[in-house]
Order: sequence, then structure tokens, then C-alpha cells
Amino acid sequence: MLLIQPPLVSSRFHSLYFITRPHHRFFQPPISAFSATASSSPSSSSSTYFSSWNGLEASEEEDDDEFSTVVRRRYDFSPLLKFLSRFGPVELVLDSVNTEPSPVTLDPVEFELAESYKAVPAPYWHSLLKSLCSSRSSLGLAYAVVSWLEKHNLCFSYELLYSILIHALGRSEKLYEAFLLSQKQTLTPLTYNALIGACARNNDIDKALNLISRMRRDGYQSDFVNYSLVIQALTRSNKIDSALLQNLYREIKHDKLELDVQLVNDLIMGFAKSGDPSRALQLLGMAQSTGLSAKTATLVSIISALANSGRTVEAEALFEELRQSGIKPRTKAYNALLRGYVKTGPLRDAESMVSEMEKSGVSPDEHTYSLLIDAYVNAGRWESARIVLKEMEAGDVQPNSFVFSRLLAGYRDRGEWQKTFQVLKEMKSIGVKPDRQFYNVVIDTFGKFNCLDHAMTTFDRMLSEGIEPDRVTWNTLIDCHCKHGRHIVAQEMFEAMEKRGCLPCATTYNIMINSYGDQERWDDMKRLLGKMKSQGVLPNVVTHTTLVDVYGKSGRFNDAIDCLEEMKSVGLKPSSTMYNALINAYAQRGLSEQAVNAFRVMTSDGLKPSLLALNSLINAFGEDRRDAEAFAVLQYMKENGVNPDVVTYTTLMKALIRVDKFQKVPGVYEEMIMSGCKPDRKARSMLRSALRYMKQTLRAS
DNA sequence: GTCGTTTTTC
Repeated sequence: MLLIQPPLVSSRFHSLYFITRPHHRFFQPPISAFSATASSSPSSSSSTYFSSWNGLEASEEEDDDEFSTVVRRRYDFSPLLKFLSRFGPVELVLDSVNTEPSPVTLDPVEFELAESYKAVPAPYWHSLLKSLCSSRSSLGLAYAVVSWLEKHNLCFSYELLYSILIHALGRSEKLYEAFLLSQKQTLTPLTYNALIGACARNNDIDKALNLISRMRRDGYQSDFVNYSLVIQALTRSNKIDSALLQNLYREIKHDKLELDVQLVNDLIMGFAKSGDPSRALQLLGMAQSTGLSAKTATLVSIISALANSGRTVEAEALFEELRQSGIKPRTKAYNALLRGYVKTGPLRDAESMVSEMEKSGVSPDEHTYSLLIDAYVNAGRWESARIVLKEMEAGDVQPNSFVFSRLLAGYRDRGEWQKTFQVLKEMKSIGVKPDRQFYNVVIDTFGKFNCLDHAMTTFDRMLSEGIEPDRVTWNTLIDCHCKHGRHIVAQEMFEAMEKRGCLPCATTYNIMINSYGDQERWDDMKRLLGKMKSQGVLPNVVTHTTLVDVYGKSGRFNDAIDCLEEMKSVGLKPSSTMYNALINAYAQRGLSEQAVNAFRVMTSDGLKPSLLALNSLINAFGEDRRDAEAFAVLQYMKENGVNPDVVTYTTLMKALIRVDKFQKVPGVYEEMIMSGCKPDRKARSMLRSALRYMKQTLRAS
């Protein structure tokens, strides 16, 4: 059965050796160019050796004498593969327990077969396995080979075989099977790494992170490639958080893993995507000083992060640096910077950016135009926005539904909901069909301005055009009905959503919980919370904040605090919004001591007092007739760089009225105007009522 | 590049 034949193909043993590796970076291969091929497309590199499964051949390698006695051999694995497939194609079936017991009696044919493979050196088994693993359809056979080898004890280290299999399962999105397989023996660094890689590739970040820490507890270091894979998965997920990334970076440094170009780039991009451009820049500086260069995409991600956090000057500087290093920025880089200009700068900065783009021969894309439209809409220049739409057509970029939804959202946020009809008309004239996302914005706009009939008509139109509403559509509809007191309709829609096969998500439950809470229907609220959990939807920070808010507003402070504590115990970090809700609840009832106490807990939790929290604190003192302390909060704001707003001054005026100090109100109103705050209707009416009271007191005396 | 939906102040 064992065939010894002269070599058919002249190949280097090194190559053969390295393609057997489950992961090209486990060992640094001497020829790096080859290692890349071996990993990225195992089938192409191995096809030289296994044009079919008939055999495996290797030629002599001059430098390597360890295997020099076997390298001239050719092994024929086809009898084995035929034997294993004797009942038809081998499906991949894994059980949590090994079902293959050690053989008590053995079929003589099988025994003979096993005997014939006794002398095959391990690297050949690895190669065979690697070859079988390169195709999804032969994964079952690959597993059968490994089981068979174990049964006959033919290969002496199984961890490499297992890691090859785990790696292949991970690549074929068979994470569950990879886990089952890994349970068949104690995890070794090799199998750990394969499993972590499989989790990361399948975006199961939690499992990957868990395994990394388990591995550390077992005294092993994770392969640095896994850190790259995990960070990439985190970046893909868009849920990347700077604190988590910092922890990973600390681990990497602690393990003294050498940062390679890929890992450095992944880290920098991760920090950028998590909205932490400072750390991204810091790491960039460190990388550059050690001679590791950042990829263009990495630099663009930092530009984007800087622009998004309003640090346009630095974004611009980095953009310049990119250009001076000889790289011609492309549309994406321009867009990143443009986003910053639209956010912070005057309109003309955005405009000149686009014209410079055109001068440099970089063509604007859909995003460029939609950013420009955002800029014009924010500046209230509807005509200019329309011109951009025309330019898009001229520039061969078909305006799509997305551009119009941005346009509409801009109007909605500026209170100009009536423009919705104009936008719809414009779309029709250009011939752009509204899509689901656009309709969602339309429904939201009508809903926010209490045009519930229009919202429902839009919903019907959507259905008649064959567009299936999604979670956002339902959430928007349910919420706008709740917001305008139509709780029964909201509840009906919630039921209709489920009937139509759209599963409620955390946001849906949050909306309904808020609705029940507002109505003080505590039992219904608790029932819904229970249902939420039973459906596997985890309450998030917004859920808990909503609970704190509704309990607090109805004076159920103990319940509110229980929610806050429960959230902490679940491991979620209380947000400042949550403390604001609590402070506000105390404030509205004039419980200033409790409000101050909640404020203290908030700061001791490391949260910075926001304008909202401070305004609520002013309200707490005001409602408790402690006007001097209310003004002390104003002083605190001024000293700590928090700019008072209309609400601040209106609340202070209210505090003065509460203690009958009407004559002091006009002075506060004046200070408000002097500090640059525009008085709104509430502020004016507060002043008016103070003046009215003043007149009454004068008349009375 | 998945846009759009949920929580907090007078």
C-alpha cells in the first residue's frame, strides 16, 4: 500500500513544510512571500502537490537533512480516503463526546490499511489534512482522517491536526463545530490560537476575548495575529470602544509581543474608529519613531476621527502630511476632512474644500455631495442644496434616496417639516424612488410634528409600494403615537409589528416601557420587561435610564435607585443621562438634598457634570426655595467653563419667583441677553409673570 | 460606506 516512487515534481521541501502550517504566522517562514500565498489561498499553493488526492510528493531539499530519508517518497492516500468514503460522501458530524471508542476487535482489512500507513511522517499527514481542509466539501473527510489517525494512533501529535481543522472550520463559518472539536482534548497554545482566530473571523468577539484571557490564565500568550484579528473584528462591528482597546493594548505590551506593521495599523485604526483620535495619534507617533509606517487607510481613519470630534485643524494637518509624503489623497480622504468642515467650520470652508477637490482631479462621490447638501441645509440654503442636486446629475452621480433623506433630516431638525412635501416633489421630478430609509425619515418627521395622519398615510404608501417596514419603521410609528398620547394605537402597532413577523428589538421595548411608565401602568411595564428578557433581548443603558426616569418622575425613588444599582450589578456603566434623570426627578419635587446627593454620586462615578445636570440642580434648589444656592450653581458653571443657556436663566428666574423676589428677575433676564443667549417663549413668559406679580404686590401695598 | 428609531432640564 505504501508506494515508494521517484519524485515527480521538483519542489523545495521548505515550501511543503510551510504549507502544512495551520497558520502562517505561527512560525516566521524564511521566505515571507511564500507564506502569504500559503495562508491566503491554500488551494492554489497546494495544488502543485495535490492535483488530486492521489498523492503527495516532495523532492529533496539540500539544506534539510532531518527528513532527507523520506523526501524522495511518494505516499498514496487514495486507498485511505476511499476506505473512509466507503459509505458515501463523509458529512461533518461532530458530537460533544468522542463516539469512536478504541478498537477492541478490528476489521482485518482496516488493520492492514492502518499498517500500511505506519511509516508516514507527520508532516505528510498535516499536508494531506491541509489539502482536505482547503475545500468546504471535504471538511467531513478531513475530520474522518483525523479520527482514524487517532483510532490507530498513527500520528504522534494531534494538536497540530486539531488546529488545522479548527482553523478550517472557522474559515467555513462553522464556529460551533470548531468549539466541539476543541473540547476533544486539552487546549494547547496551538489549538487555543486556532480557536481564537476562528472566533474573531466569525465576529464572535466575546468568545475570542474570553479565550484570550483563559489562555493567559493557563499561562500561555496569545498569538499576536489573534490580537490583529480581534481588533479587526471589533472595528468591523462598529461597536469598538476605546477602553476595551486600551486593555488589549496593555496586554500586548505586557506580553512584550513585537508590534508588526499590521497590528500597529489595526490598533491605530481601532482607536480612530472608536472615536479616540488622541490615542490613535499617540500610537501613530510611536509607530513612526520605530520605523513602522502607517497605511493610507489608517491615516484616513485618523483624519476622519479628528474631523468627527471637531478637531478640524489637526485633521487638516494630517491631510497635508499625507499629501506631502507623496500620496495623492482620494475621494475618501477628502470626504473625511469635508465632514469636519461641515460640522464645525463656516460654510465657505466646505465649499472651498470641494472646489479644491475638483481642481486636483479627484471626483466627488455620493458622500461628498450629501455632505455638501448637509452643509447647505444646516445653513438654511435650500436653493444651494438644490443646485448641488443638479451638479450631481451633471457629474454623473445619480442622486439617490439617501441624499434626499439627509436633506429631509436637516429640515426636520430645523423645525421645517413642511418642506417634506417639497422634497418629495423634487425627488419625483428627478426620478428617484424613495426607499425604506427615506420613508422612515418621512414618518419620523411627520411624527415629531404631530402629523400622525400624514405619518400613517406615508406608512400605507410604503406598503402599497411593496416596501416592507423594518424595525426602525415600526419603532418610529409606535413612538410618535406614544409621544402624542395615543397609547392604545401604539400598543396595537406593537402587536401588529409582531404579527407581521418583525421582532421587537431593545429600542422597541424601550419605547413601550417608556409609554407604560408615563401612564404609571407598572404591572404592564414589568410584564413587558419580563417578556423582553425572555425573548433574549437584553435591557441596555437606555432601558435602565427610562426606568429610572419614569419611576423617579412618579416619586418612586426607591425603585429608581434599585434600577440604577441593578444596572451596575449587570456590569453596565451608568451614563450621565441616567443621573440627570434621577437629579431631575428629585429636583421636580424640590428634594434638593437628595438631588445634591445624586449629583455627588455622579461625579464620584467619574462623570463630568453636564449643563443638563447643573440646570436640574438649579431647579432643585429653586423648587426648595434655596435661591442663594441656585445662584451658587450659576457661579460654579461660570468658573468651570460650562456655558449657561436659556434653560439655566429661565430656571433661575423661576427660583426667584418662588421666593417672591420678583424685582430681581429683570436683572437675570438682562444677564441672559448679555451673555448671548436668545430668549425663547418660555423665558419671555417667565419674565412677564414676574412683572405681573410685581404689579400685583405694588397694588396690594 | 447599513443612512433612519429609544432615555434627561425651564
